[in-house]
Amino acid sequence: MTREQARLDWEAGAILRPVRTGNAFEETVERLLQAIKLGVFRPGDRLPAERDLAARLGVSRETLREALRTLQQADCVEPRRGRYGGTFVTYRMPEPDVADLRRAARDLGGALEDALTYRQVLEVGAAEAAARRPLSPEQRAHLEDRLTELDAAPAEQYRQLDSRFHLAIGELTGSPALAAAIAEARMRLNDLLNAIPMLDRNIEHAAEQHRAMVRAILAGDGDAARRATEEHLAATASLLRAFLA
Amino acid sequence: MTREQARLDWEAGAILRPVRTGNAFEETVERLLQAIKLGVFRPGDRLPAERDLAARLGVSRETLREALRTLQQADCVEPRRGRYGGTFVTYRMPEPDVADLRRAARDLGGALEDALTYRQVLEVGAAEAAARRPLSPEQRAHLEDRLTELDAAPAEQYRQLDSRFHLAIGELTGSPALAAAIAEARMRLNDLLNAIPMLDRNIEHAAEQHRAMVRAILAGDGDAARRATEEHLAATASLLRAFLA
DNA sequence: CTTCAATGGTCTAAAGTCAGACCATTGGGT
DNA sequence: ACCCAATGGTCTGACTTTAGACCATTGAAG
Repeated sequence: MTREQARLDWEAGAILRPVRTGNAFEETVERLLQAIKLGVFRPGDRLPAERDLAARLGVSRETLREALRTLQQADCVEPRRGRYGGTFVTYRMPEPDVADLRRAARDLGGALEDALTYRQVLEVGAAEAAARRPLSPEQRAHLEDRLTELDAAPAEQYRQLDSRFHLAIGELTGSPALAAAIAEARMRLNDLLNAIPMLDRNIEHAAEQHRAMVRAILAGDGDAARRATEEHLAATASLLRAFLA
Repeated sequence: MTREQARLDWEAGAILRPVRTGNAFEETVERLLQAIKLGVFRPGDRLPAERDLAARLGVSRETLREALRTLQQADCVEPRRGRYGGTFVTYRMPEPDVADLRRAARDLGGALEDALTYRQVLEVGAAEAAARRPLSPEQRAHLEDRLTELDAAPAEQYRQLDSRFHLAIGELTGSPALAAAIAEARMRLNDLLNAIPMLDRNIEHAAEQHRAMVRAILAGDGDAARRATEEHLAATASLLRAFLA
C-alpha cells in the first residue's frame, strides 16, 4: 500500500495531475494579461470583439466579460461602446525592478528551474524543427521582420518584441501544439524576464545571438539553429540567475 | 480590420486558444482511460481511492464518480465496496488492427503531424536534459529497471511498458512541466502507437535503440542521448506512416 | 439627417461543478 | 463474535458557467 503510493507518486505524477487549473474566470484574466504583457496586444490596440474573444478562449461571454471587468479595474484595459468601439489596451509596462524580480522568483519557488528546463527543451527543439522545415517566402520574411523590428526597438518595447520574436519561431515549426507550449513556457517566465534590467551590452549580445538563430533557421541548418538557441537561452538564464543571487 | 484579423490568426493562435478543453467530466474520463492505456494502471490494479483521485485530478468527487461510472459502463473498471475495496481495472488491450490505425489517424487529421513534431521535440530534448543532469543511484536503477522490464515484456504488455519507459525519461529530467508535456504528447499518439502491429524484427530494432538511449543518458552524454532518441522516434514515425500509406 | 451594423451592457433559465455531510458495505484486527 | 477503519454510494445546497435573447450606444455610410 505504502509502496503502491510511492510508485504512483513517482510514475503517475505526469498523468494524475489537475485536469483544470483554478476556475475559468481566473484563467481568462491570466491569459489576457499575458497576451498583453507578451506584446500580442499593445497599448492602444483593440482586442477582438467580446463574442469573438470568448469563442477563441473557449469560455462564455459572461465569463470573458467578468475577466475584462477585472482587467478594467486594474487599469489594463478600457471599453468603448458603439460601432468601431471595443476593448482597448491601456496597460503600460512597469520599469524593470530587481526587487520585483526577486519577489517573482520567490513566488515561483522550485518551479523556476522547472520552467527554465521546459523552456530550454521547447525552444531549442523548435528552432531545430523550424530550420529543418521548408519555409515559405512569407514565413522567411515574417521571421526577418521580427528580427528587424526587435533590432530597431525602443527600450520600452524591447521585451515585448523579444517575446514576439521567440514566439514567431514556435509558429514556424508548423506545430500548433509546440507553439502553444512555447507560449505557455514563456508566460511562466515572463514576469521574471520582464523584470531584468537590460543593459545595452546585454541587448547587443542578445541581438547577435538572435541573428545567429535566424541565419541558421533560414539556411536550414538544424544543428546550428539548435546550438545558437542553446547559447542564447543559456545566456538569458545566467543573466536571470545573476540577478537572483 | 481584415489585416488585424490576419495578424491575430498568425500571431495569437498560440495565446488566444481555449482555456479549458470541453467539460471536467469528459476530461476526467479521458485522463483515466489514457492512464490505463499507458500502463500506469494495469489490469487488476486498484486505482487510488475516490477522494484521493479526485484531489489529484483537481475535480470534485461527484465529477470523478461520474467519470468512473462511464468507465465502468465501458467495462474498463469495476468498483468493489468495503474496506480494502476500491476501483479495479478490468480493461484489456485490444489486438492491434490496421483498420483501427487508419481510422484513428483519420480522426486525428492534420493533428497527426503536429503531434509527431511535438513529441519529437519534447522527447529528444528530455533525453538530452536527462543525460546532462546528475542522476541519483535510485534514478539510474529506475531507468534500467524500465529497460529490463521492457526487454522481458510479453507481447501483450509490450506497448504499455514501452510507454512507461518513455515516460520515465521525462521524469528523469526533474521538470514536472516537461514530464507532463511528454505524457500529453504520448496520449495524443497512443491510440495510433498501440494499433501498430509489432513484428519481432521491429521490437528487436527498438530494443537496441532503447539500450543506446539508456547508455547515453547514464553516461551523461547529452549529444548521444539526443541522437539515439532522434533515431528511435524517426523509426517509430516511419513505421507509423508506412501503415497509413 | 437618417439609417444601421457592429459593438459593449444586461438579464434569465438551465446545466455543470463543487464541498461537505452522511449512509452502506466489507474484511482484518481485537 | 464484535468493532471499526477505509472504502464506495447518495444526497443537498451553494456557487460557477453556459447559451441565448434582448437592450443601449456609436459613428460611418448613404
